[in-house]
Amino acid sequence: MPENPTGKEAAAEPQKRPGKGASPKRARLTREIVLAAALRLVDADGLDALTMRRLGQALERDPMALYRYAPNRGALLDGVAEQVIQELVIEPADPDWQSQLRKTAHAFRRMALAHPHVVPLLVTRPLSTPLGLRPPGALRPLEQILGLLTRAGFSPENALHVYRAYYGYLYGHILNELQELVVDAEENEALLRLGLHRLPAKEFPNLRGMAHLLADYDGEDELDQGITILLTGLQERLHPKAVPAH
Amino acid sequence: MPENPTGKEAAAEPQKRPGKGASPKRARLTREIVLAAALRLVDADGLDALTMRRLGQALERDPMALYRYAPNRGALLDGVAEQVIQELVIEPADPDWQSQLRKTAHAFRRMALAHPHVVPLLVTRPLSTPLGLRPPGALRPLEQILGLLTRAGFSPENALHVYRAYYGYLYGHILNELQELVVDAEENEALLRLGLHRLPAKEFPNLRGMAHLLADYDGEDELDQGITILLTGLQERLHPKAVPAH
DNA sequence: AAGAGATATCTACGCTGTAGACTTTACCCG
DNA sequence: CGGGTAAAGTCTACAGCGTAGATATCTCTT
Repeated sequence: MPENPTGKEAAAEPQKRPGKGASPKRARLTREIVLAAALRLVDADGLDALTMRRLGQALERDPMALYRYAPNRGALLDGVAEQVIQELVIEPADPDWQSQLRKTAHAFRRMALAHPHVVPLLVTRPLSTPLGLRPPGALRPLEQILGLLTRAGFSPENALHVYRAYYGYLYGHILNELQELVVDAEENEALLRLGLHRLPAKEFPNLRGMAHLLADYDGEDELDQGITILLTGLQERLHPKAVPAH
Repeated sequence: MPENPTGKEAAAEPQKRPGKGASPKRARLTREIVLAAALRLVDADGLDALTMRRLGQALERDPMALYRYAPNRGALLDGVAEQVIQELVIEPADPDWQSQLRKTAHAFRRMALAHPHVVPLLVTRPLSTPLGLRPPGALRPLEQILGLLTRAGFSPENALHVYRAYYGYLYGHILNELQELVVDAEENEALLRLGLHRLPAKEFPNLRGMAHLLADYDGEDELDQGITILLTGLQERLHPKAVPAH
């Protein structure tokens, strides 16, 4: 029988014994340490790489140890998402709300590009948690944008509408950009040409000719212009300029 | 799974003509049949319910039989997404592009609400497939909107920009709406009140008072107003009215 | 030093996707 | 009709997953 119930021989490694805090290796786990390792795993190898066993391995702990810091894998995913959201800094006291929204949009974009594998989590996980039950970290951006807008003179109700239109576009843009994101621009254009050429000409007259346009996508510029469009529309809506009816 | 050790009774049909579909019980599978069953499964019980074994069971087939119709589970998910996308009908010949975009937005929303569990797929799966390699069904909306816009006088380049802003907002809105979607409005408000009250007052002065505003969310109206904002911005951008400020 | 409570581990179960070998079915052609 | 063949469907098996429950071990307080 290969089993060795009481055996210490499995611990024949040099020093498995965490002696009195003298061991730098096996510091006590904390939720922060666990989440940080989880994020590292996701950033490196994608969402599917975040398994209890792999995370345990990364932390040199039994997988079951993780359940002290999160009730289940889903909660771990939520924790990762929350952690990334908290990277986003908003200045709710900025008197120029339009410029602050623009800055925040770019900050959001940078954050998303820094953690592309987390974005699906950001847009997907909250679906299973009612807004009222989300952790403070996940609600802070909402709060701060509401603060920014009400401080700028919006009624709470309108602030909410603006927030929704704004965040809606932001989410959508970043999803779009990630879909077009590609490592090698040149290879991408070749791929696009080939791929689009395969489409039936009758049914896809427009797309087929646009490989070069699709290939050079500038996410930052696209976002900035989108925000401009949105802000223009908002401005017009909230302080309507008399426009000659047609 | 019904045990049928000796039974040939499943094949006791008098005749099985695959060409006519005369056999109701064990007609030949097709990719369409498989995908339809997969969609049914997802709609009923969510994405995680779509496993090879369960789908096999729903079709009264060995799970491995499915691999004749999709190379792996991921492809099955893509197929489900594509199938839902194809429900969306766009009229690229509509001369009034703004109204057509508005109609399409609402059609998109209805489609998403009809298959809420598929939405995460819609926004997430394409991330792993370069645009050039996507199946025609997934590219058709892009093509048709480009057609609509160029027919309306936009340059291909601008059409692409408009498409991106439009679809970006559309995706974002629907994600937002699904996050606020809830079965029981009254219970939701109670939950919101309780949930928001738990937040520290110093840090969340705005959110805490907005339970009632958050509770009555009208997705259709919100979308319509968002589209209006967007169209206003687009109009202004593309045919700038000389607006003498001051 | 001893007890207590937090922390980590071990074992096991039912589920998953899917590779590879196999059997059954449907259809074509002489 | 008979036989051959390719497609369709099945069977078995494996490695990996999340996690329940019992157990062991560490750490701190008294």
